[in-house]
Amino acid sequence: MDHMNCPNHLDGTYEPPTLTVDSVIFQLISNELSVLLIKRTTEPFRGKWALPGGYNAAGETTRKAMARILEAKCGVSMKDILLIEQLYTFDTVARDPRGHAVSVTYMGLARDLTLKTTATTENPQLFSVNNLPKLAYDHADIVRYAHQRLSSKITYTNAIFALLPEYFTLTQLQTAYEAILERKLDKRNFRKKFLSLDLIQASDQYYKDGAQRPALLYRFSQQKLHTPMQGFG
Amino acid sequence: MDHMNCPNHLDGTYEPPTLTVDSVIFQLISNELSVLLIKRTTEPFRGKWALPGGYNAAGETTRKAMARILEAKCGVSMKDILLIEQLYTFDTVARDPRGHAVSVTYMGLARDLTLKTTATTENPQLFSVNNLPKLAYDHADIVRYAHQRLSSKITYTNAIFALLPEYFTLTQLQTAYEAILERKLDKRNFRKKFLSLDLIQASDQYYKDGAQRPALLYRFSQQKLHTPMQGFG
DNA sequence: ACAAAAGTGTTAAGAATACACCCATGT
DNA sequence: ACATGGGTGTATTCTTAACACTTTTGT
Repeated sequence: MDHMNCPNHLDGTYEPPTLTVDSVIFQLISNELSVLLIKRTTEPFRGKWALPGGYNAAGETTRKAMARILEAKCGVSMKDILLIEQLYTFDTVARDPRGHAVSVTYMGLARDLTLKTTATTENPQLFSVNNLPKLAYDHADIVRYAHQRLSSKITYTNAIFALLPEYFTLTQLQTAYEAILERKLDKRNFRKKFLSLDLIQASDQYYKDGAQRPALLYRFSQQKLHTPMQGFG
Repeated sequence: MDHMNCPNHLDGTYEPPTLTVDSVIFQLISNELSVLLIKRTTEPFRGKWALPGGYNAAGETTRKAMARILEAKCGVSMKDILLIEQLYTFDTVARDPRGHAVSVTYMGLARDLTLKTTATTENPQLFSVNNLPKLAYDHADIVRYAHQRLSSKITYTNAIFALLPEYFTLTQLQTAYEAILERKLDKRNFRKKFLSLDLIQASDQYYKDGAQRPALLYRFSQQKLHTPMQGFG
């Protein structure tokens, strides 16, 4: 944080690396954890799928850059992203063939994105994490990292609220956990444990879906991040 | 990650913010968790204590910048920092009065630093986290964040090995946990639990210290990060 | 009547907690 | 002999894990 010891430019000029922001936006689609990707229309990696990302200029916070980029490239509004968390900053020199680009990455959780494809947007699309195309840059690493973070986050917080509709059944909740943790959970133990945490409350509404008993709908009492859990799974 | 949608400079020029690296280096000193600080000799915050930090130029990874800065400002070699972990990237526009500076922060754990004060170094000194001076910038926030991260890290990994001498007694180990977690632990339960984790092994050496029974010395079987724990405390 | 998902309790094993005395040494 | 920290075991509570049948609905 001092002008002395500037590494490369002893004449006093200082050239920072490019700063970029990349976002891993998750949403559940038919019981699969899915991630928002765009198809690149320019070099490098033209035609490859990539995380929505872009430059961060001086004077702009990384979160504001993220909002701007998601709006511009995917037509996604931050209002539809219910939980945002900074993940990690990737900084290897060779990750962008054009030159040193340091990327601050974020994870965002959404329940129902509406994607636009216009002149400025770049074919945004949601892919199941179990069926991703080859990704540009080191974005496959970033998605893996985000998935791990999400897995542990939902075991000690109520973060999953941001992926579920406001009203949901206990089976939906359990299925969401199973999709993210990638393993089956015991129905009775899951319900007993989750209800004991006092994070959700029953409504008086039922969800009807075909030839079966209707399911009671619940909702999270707090629509923001809480960490009152000891662990799940 | 694309030259389109560059936010501020529609003429095509792109000006990234300054990129800096700040390090929170922890060490235990007489049973207190301590952090490495330097006294600033230039504006802004001249005369204030601050985390060792500095510029990161294009072409240099943040870890290499960290190594360079610690060497230059504190005479600290990375070989003496046994565990390094990226913490968070602080990016608010106003955190540096000179202009927008985005700081990638790291936590480093050391067992026995030797600090040099020379022409280029800046009065490096270790302060107990419970007795910090007023810090420059948002560095007090960064230290708090690092302390929290360390607290949770030692509850599910063997990270504490990096703060202890190679051979240590169980009391030293427990005291280190207590210093970091800031609460007392039960001696018998602590020993039972920790020994059951198979992270440490007894040596055949004893530590003698005055008028009391000598204590058996242990060491960590692995001197690198492992995460086989369910939780501590 | 049947298919399909909702809903519900008990038992056993394991983990966490609370707690008090003897041991080895130096002075 | 005494002061100092080292070392040890058991009983209780809580948490986790395993496991199968009845209920409600639509066709």
